[in-house]
Amino acid sequence: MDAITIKDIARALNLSTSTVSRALRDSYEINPETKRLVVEYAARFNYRPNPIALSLKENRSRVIGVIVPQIANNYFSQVINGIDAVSYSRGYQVIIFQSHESYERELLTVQQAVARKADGLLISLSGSTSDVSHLRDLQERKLPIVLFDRVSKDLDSLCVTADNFTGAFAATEHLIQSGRRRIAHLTIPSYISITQERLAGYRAALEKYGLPYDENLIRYSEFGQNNVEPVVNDLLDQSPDAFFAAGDRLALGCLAALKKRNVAIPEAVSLIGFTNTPVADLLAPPMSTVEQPALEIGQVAAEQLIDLIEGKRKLAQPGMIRIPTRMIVRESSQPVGNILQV
Amino acid sequence: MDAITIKDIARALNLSTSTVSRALRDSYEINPETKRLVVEYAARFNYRPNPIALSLKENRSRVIGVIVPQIANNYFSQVINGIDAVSYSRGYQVIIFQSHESYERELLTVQQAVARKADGLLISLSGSTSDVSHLRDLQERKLPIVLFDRVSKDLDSLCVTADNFTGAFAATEHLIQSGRRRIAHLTIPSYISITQERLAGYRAALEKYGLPYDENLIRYSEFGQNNVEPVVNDLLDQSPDAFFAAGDRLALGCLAALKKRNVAIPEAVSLIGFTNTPVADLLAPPMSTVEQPALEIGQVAAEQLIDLIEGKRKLAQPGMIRIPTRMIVRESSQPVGNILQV
DNA sequence: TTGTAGGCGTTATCAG
DNA sequence: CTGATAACGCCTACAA
Repeated sequence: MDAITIKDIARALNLSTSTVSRALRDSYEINPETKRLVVEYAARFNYRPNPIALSLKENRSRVIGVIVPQIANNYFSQVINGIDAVSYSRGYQVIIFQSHESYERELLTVQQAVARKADGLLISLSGSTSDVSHLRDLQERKLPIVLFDRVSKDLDSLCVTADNFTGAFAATEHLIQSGRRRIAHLTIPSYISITQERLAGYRAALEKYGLPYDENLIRYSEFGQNNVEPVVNDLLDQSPDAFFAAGDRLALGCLAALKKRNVAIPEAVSLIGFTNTPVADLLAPPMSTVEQPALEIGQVAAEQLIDLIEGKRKLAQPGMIRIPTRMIVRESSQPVGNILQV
Repeated sequence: MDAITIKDIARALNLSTSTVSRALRDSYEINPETKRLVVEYAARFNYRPNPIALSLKENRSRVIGVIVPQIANNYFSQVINGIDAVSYSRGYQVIIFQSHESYERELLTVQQAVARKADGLLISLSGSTSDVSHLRDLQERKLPIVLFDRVSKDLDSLCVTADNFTGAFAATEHLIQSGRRRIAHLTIPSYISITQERLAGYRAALEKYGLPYDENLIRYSEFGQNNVEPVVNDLLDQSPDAFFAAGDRLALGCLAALKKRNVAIPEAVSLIGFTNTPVADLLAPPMSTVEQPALEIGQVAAEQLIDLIEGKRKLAQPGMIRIPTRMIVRESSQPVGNILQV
């Protein structure tokens, strides 16, 4: 026998399904005795309303669709954790989809989420998404959408991201104040929103201190290309005295590449990363970090989305919520002779 | 207007819903012309069958429930990635639930998954689950279940795990062959299946080489307790000449603690971990690794489960599938004077 | 070849 | 206070 239904209860108690339904959801005045009977029976047989039937009826699902480029990624898995925590506590379930940095795949997964009657969507755009008309269509159909991390200015939606500008500014300023002048900037593809913001922060800090902005010190690294080494080697030809790597993979790859070339950190070059790696924290490499507030981004994005879904906030009221970053300084701020800190 | 339904098509084409349904799923012989019309119209208006209605009708959902202790965990997120890849290609969607290492929470999420009419369950047991009768009940109701990683011998189900015994044996043997004799073993709570298996492998290797099994060299560390340092310090009092840490957090914590105490690795002690950290690979610390085949475990588990769901494999045919581990030796195998390898 | 009717589990509406 | 009915979207016997 499968799960018990309202019908089963009705039959057993010689009632109609509607009476049982009412008794269970405490609507209309109902005979207290009847209600007691039903509730008791339901409890005894562990009755659970069938969410699928409810979805069909109410045309909603209490499901939130989350679309991320990759699940197996420290940053995104932490964001998902935040989303899950909030969703769970507010009675929603989460279905996760991966776009694998592919626009086509993103289209597909969005369709699936819609087909599943997700009540709302949380999306971090794929690395190859430039056109967001698929999302605009959905918005016009009144589907709540909140973007996080990788957002788009072409969509009038609520966005939740780290405060990339301020974080990058602080990181760059920190390096400048440590006496660095030729700061290399290693980042992901240029068309992604966070790249732009971080680059802007970097640039603003340079300007504040009257340092030149040198294109040669900027490098964009594609996704999936795990080998950061050649890029770093390339940059070393520009004789930088610091590296600012805007991402986990880039920062750690940079660290590894510099070690391999026996470039002393932070004596020869300083290194700071825009990262999210508890592992790196644990190992405490000679690399400072601007920490991405992944968990909080997930929590806030989920809260906002659920507010939208439940009508606690008007739709189509775009905006940008920036979650502050935190800088963790691991190298001493001034070059310190020849002692390698490990 | 929301998504188009069969009814809409029927109305537009002056047909009955059943005809449309048949045309779309190519059943019964149908007038080729009618069929063409329907299919065309459906394509033009981007018709998608409502999976919720289908679920209600067919009492299945093409959804696989995955229950892991934590999502934001390198190991599990990789497993999920493997599960997702296989599920996707075989037309299933994945709903992920976290048990947060809590038995009560596991019960709840299992119920939710069942309520959602998941066609099958992939579970890695929570750290506090010892009683699996909730799962046995479901099995008796013919719900396919495959356990992975943290399995239980109390449930007659298919299990997919890393070959923990062989991996631990190889790691220990490697240490012994490097001249180590007092090998500390740092592991997670004892009641979890993988702990036992790894400990058995460790023990078997000691036995093979006639080394004593010393309880004082074994330490169990609870979950969530991020600070491995005191445990390592404690173990150092037992003057071990090697550490075998059975898990990411433990291995990296151990590495950090040893560095902090200025214990030279691998000169003073060798370190080998049962891990799954691409980050550590990148940083290449002086720690060898028995790599957990997370992705493959996920893939195999998903394949097995879907085979069960689709009846390609008989239910209630328990068994254990062991995915081989791979050892990555990062320290030189013999103690090598005083040169710290970074 | 096509249409009609019934049902999956639930609730809202309307009638008793 | 309770029961019958219809509806959500889809499929499938059965009837025509």
